[in-house]
Amino acid sequence: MSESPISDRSEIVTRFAPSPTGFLHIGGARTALFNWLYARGRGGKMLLRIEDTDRERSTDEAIAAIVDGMRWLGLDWDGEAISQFARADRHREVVEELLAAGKAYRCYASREELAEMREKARAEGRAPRYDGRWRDRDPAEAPEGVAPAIRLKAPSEGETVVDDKVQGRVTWQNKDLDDLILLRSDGTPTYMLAVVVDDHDMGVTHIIRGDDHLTNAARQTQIYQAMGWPVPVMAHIPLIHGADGAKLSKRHGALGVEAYREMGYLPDALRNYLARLGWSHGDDEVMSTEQMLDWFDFDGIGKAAARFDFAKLENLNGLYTRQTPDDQLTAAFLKSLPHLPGGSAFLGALDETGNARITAAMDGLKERAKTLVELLESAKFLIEKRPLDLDAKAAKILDDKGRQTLADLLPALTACTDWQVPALESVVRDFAERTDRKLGAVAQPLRAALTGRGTSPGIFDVLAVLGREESLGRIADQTG
RNA sequence: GCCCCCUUCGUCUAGCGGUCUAGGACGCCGCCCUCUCACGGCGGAAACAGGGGUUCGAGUCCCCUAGGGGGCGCCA
Repeated sequence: MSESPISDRSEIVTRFAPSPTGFLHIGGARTALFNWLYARGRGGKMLLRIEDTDRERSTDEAIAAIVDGMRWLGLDWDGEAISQFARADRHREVVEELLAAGKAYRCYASREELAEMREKARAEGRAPRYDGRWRDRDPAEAPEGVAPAIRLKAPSEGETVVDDKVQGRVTWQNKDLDDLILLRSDGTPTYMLAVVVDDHDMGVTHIIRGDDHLTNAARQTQIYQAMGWPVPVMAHIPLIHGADGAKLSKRHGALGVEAYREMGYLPDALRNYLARLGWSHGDDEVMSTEQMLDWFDFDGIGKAAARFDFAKLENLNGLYTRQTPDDQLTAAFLKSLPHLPGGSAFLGALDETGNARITAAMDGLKERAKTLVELLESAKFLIEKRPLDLDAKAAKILDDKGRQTLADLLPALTACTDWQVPALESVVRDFAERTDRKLGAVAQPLRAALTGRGTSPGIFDVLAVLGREESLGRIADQTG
């Protein structure tokens, strides 16, 4: 284990350390993103550590979900993911050192005693905490047959300071912090100990995590100091809240990133949104990955919690959708189908013709879609089989008058030999003019017949994409 | 209860003592464009939590209050 002081290391090392008890939720994804941006933007390393010491709740499925989520978001890490549980021996080794140095001690207090202490402290208006009764007691007084927990002998006077890159200089009075447990009475390391030892051993130089860990930072600092290890740079970023300002819960957006995938968001758009949530670079809203890497710094991180706003995410996603070149978007769309509701059925119905139509129609489709789900919805007419089902709006447009218009138009379209947008457009416009109709009075029934909907891409594009045979057939279906 | 943190338009935010009659983005409302829906263009309503200081001058610094958040486990 290298113990070079942080100041000697030129390379920045960050880490993302999720506990595998569920999916990668959106807050975790942002934490991972910030770590990634900071490290990658500075040519440093980003590590992944799985905090799986809670054997009851940790699952392999959760690890897979976290890894999938990160990959989908385009966040990579260096080396293999590290299991915290697997490092328990090393954690115990450190506790031995602490014990030998008189920086830790065995505590034989029972759970009942601890509960009493907490109650008493609370009644006296103090923080509920351990009273240190075994701190200086002679080990000879240890009760028979009781396995002790090992506690850190933390300083009881003075203060502990965390010089946080986001929160600023935060100070605690040591009297308000009790002697935390390092090793449970069953010999397993606690989270507080494991995190410090792992971050140190992994050479982590910058800890970027949610500000729910701010208090932990103080206690962990005490462990670093007891070991004489350099304390990494800390940056505690504000949490993400739901639209109502309360902590993110399932009914808000505390969904796994795979849920956002299923809602049809593009990873690049989500990344941009997440980066911009709680962090800013002047007035810049839309930024490329390169720009984010270049610009990201602690300076731009706000101190207040940010609310998750789906409307803004959706807007940004629409922007990215429109911005993506047709071929790339088509590829992304096809790839995402298995993850979209109804996407598998669509995929199953796809044939060569359908594929070609999607590619041809993408330019008009993407202009109107804010998500891939909307894109899927609006692409359905391309592969539907005749005769089409009409939605309510289309049915209303295709009343007697509408169908008559189509019947009148059909010969002119049938006579069109050049089935391309310019020619089709002039045929339809000429027809409208000749029959003294407004273009809309022709276009709408046409749209309804061709797509079964009241809305679609430009009608001339639809005609061209569908092709002569299919278009004339769909029109004929409605003129019966 | 105790400790810590936070507070600019509805939301994300710019602002790092004077250039702020507070800027941008999303959303919202009008108008324009228009074959539908979008896109786009133009315009509009909309905020410095409250109170004390400091200062020639405060959204920017300090204190208090209120409100919000986080933490107080032999969980992570």
